[in-house]
Amino acid sequence: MADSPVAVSCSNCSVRRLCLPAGLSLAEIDRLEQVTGKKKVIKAGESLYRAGDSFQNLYAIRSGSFKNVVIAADGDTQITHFALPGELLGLDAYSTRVHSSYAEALEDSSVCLLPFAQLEVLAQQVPALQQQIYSIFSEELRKENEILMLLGKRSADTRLAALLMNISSRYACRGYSPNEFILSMSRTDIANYLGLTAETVSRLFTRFQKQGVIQVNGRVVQIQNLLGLSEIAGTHCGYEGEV
Amino acid sequence: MADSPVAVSCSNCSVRRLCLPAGLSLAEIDRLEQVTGKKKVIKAGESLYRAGDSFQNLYAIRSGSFKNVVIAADGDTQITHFALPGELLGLDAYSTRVHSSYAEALEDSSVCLLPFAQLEVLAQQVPALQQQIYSIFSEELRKENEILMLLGKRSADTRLAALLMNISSRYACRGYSPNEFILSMSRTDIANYLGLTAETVSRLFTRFQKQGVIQVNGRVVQIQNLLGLSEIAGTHCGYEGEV
DNA sequence: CGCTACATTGAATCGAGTCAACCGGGGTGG
DNA sequence: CCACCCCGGTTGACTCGATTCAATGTAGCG
Repeated sequence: MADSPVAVSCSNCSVRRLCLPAGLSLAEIDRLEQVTGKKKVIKAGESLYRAGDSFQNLYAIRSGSFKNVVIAADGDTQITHFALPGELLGLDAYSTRVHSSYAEALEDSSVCLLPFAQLEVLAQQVPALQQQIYSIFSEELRKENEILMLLGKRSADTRLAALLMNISSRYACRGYSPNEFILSMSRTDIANYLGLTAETVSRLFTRFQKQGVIQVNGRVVQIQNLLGLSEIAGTHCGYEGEV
Repeated sequence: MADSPVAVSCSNCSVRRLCLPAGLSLAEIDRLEQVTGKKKVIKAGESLYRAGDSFQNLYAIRSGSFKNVVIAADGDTQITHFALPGELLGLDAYSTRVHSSYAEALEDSSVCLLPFAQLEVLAQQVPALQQQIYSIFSEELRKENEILMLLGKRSADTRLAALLMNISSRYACRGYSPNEFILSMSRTDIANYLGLTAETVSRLFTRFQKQGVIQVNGRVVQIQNLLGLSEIAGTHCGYEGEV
C-alpha cells in the first residue's frame, strides 16, 4: 500500500535477489523489465486469481503476503503456501492453463504481472532466465516436500514451531527482524496450513508462551528463545534453507 | 526386467505419450533421442540416486516403479511420490544441484538417463520441449498440492481409498486393468506415504474388504465397487486427473 | 453502542498410534 | 529335507494427542 506510482523496475526492487532477476546480468534484467511492466495492487482479503481462472500471468510479489489455497471437490480447502515478497504465484497452472488454486492477499499487497507467453519467449532467448525459471520450479518442489514431511510425520507442536522458524528466517532474508514480527494470517489460516484446528493452534501459542520460547500478543510474535523453538521444531529449522 | 537390449528410443517407447516427448513433432523427438541415449536397469530395492548425490540427470521411468523419499535432519523419512512409467524423477534437485531426496526401485525397473545440461540446451532450441518441461514441473506442483490436501485434512480411510483410486487410474492410463493390480510397495511404504502407521493401513485393508469394496490378498488388489471406493475417498477420486 | 469476526479456554470424545503377540512364506544353513 | 529365522503382514488391547462442542473474551467497525 505504501508503493509510490513510479514505474515498476526490477533493478530497483528490494526483493530482486529473491525473485526472477536473481542471477541475471544488468542487460538481461533490462530485457526482463520489458515484460514485467505492469503492477497490480491487491487489498487485504481480495483474490489475485481464483480457481477456474484461465492462466495468463505469473505474479511476483512486491510487497505484502498471500495465501495459496487449493479447493477439493467437496469444497474443503487446504492452504499450501504462505507467500512473501520475491516469491512467484501461479506456477501450478501452467500445465492445465487453468488455475487449480486461488491466491488471496493477507494484507494490502502489490504484485508484478508476468505474462507467461512473453516470459516463455524471452526465456528461449536468455538462458540465464530459463535457468532461473527451472530453479524456481525446482525450489517450489523442494519446499513442498518439506511441508509433506511436516504434515505426514510431525506432532502439532513441532508443526507450529517449524512454521514460526520458517517465517522468522524468511523475514530475516528480507531484511526484517527474525525475532519480532507480525503474522499476517489468522489462527484459522495457520491451522489450515498445518493440518490442525484453530483451537489447537491457539493452545500451542499459549503453551509456547508459558514455556518462555515466544511472547505472543494477538498476531504480534516475539521469539525469546530461538534455540528452544528450534528444539521443538526438531532441528527441522524453518524446514531448512527456505527463502 | 523384460527389456530387450535394443537401443532406447522415445518413438517406440510405450509411455511416450506420458513422458517428455508428449507434444513434440517427430523431428523434435529425433533430436530429443540424441540426448536420451542411455538406459539403466535398477533392481528392486536399489537406489537410482541418493540424498547428497550431485545432480546430473533427470530420470524417465521406462518400466517398473519407484518411491521418492525425503529425509529429515533427524533421519526420519517421508515418501513424497510413488512414480510409475512415463514419470520423471529428480526435478527437485535442479536448484541446489544436489539431490535432497532419494529414489528407490520398488521392483526391477529401467530408466532413461536425461543429462540435464544437454536437455537444457536442447530446450533452448526447441520451444515445444521447453514447454513440456514447464508443463511437467507445473504438473508435479499440482500433484503435490493434492497430496497436501490429503495429509492435511483427510481421515485414514479417505487417504487409503484416494491412494487406491489414484493408482487404479494411473494404471488405466498405462493400459493396465484399473480393477485388478499388484501393489509394488509394502504396507509400511503406503503408511509412510499417507502419514499413517502400517497397522492402521493393514486394518483399513481388511475393513475395506469386509465392506466389499475391494478384495485383497497380500499385494494383489481387486476393486469390486469403484463407486463405493470413490465415496470413501470423498469424490477426491484419484486426486483428480492424475497421470 | 452493539455487532461481527477472531481468539482463547475448558471438558468430553474419538481416531489413530503404540506396544505386543501371532501368522505365514521364503530363504538359509545344518 | 527339515528346522529355523527373519521379515512383512495382521490382529488385539490400551493410550494419548488432537478434535469437537461449547462458553467466554476481545478488538475493530458501522
